Amino acid sequence: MKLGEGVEAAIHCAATLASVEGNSTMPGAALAESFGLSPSYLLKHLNMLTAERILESVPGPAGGYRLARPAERITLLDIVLAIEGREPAFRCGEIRRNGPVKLDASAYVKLCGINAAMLKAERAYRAALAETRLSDIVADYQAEGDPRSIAASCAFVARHQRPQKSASTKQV
Amino acid sequence: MKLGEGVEAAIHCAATLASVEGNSTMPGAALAESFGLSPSYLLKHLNMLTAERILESVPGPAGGYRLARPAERITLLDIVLAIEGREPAFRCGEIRRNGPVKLDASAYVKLCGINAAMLKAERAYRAALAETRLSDIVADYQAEGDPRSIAASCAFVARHQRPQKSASTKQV
DNA sequence: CCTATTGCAGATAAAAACTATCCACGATAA
DNA sequence: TTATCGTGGATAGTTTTTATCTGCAATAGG
Repeated sequence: MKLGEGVEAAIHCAATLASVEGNSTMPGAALAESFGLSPSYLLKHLNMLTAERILESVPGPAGGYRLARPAERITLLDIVLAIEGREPAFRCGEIRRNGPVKLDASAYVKLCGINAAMLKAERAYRAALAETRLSDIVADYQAEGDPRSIAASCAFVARHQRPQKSASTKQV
Repeated sequence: MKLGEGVEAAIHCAATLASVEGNSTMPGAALAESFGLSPSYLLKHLNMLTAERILESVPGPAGGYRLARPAERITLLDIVLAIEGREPAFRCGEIRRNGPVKLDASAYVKLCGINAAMLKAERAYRAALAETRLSDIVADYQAEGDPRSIAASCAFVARHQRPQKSASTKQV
């Protein structure tokens, strides 16, 4: 069981974007620089977040990314599912049917008990992720992070965020 | 986030071994046949279970595998950790330190909040897995499984299990 | 003692997933 | 018009997973 590195990048970027003011944006290149990540590859992950309506993107100069909704309404589960996909970690291959004794499909109408137990555990995992909002992450960092780190982050955001003309309201 | 197929195989095999009588064993080849799996590859997984003291192996003819302790004291977490390893799914790369602004290591003594939240979720996952014992899986199957399937399983176990001479008590 | 069966370790390799880079394209602010 | 930015596709290197095979050690039964 393993999560891709993109999850870490995506959460950090989303947390950074939570600090940009109003409807301002921040370029993907700045986010990559902020965490020492490969810009080309990070864009792929930011794209997934955009596709899942977690981020919004603005093209052109002065463009970039911003949160598609307030950080209070974005959970870690939203981000993890956007990056890793919605499939459960345990995918039952129904190997109970593959044995030498072939039974009718009607013998397997009930969900495999092993699958049920694994899915139950994953529901607990996702529930815990859904309990943590992006705003919690940011608030915790602002409250307990090292002052030097916070100052550096604020300076970085102030330097790279770009105000937008159009309204921040999103039409779908 | 993805679990290897070996987890499914390992749990099914462990559940099957829970049905062998006393200190009898069942060969790995029989277990592979029972679920239509590649024998060579399944042995790798059974070996991991043996290394983690979940199974015991007996060499020689009439040898094979058996549970190292009662099914009541084997949880799904034991098996998942044996196959997938003990590392958490989310591995913090500390990318917060990789930005253009280099700070002293003392600025990062506190655990990254994102890491903390992800680890908390994984604890919930593992707690749910630890709640399910192998005996629960077997009991549920015996109670609610299809009668034809249960009969086939029992016949298969009866055909392939092999009684042992030595005592089942294990000395470490 | 001999043989057949079984688990074990290592080498090997095919397949899939993950990570990473590059380029052509459309959008747009200045 | 130009420079900046996001988008999508193509490509490729690396790692992980899955799978197979071979030789070796252990041992039950004759």
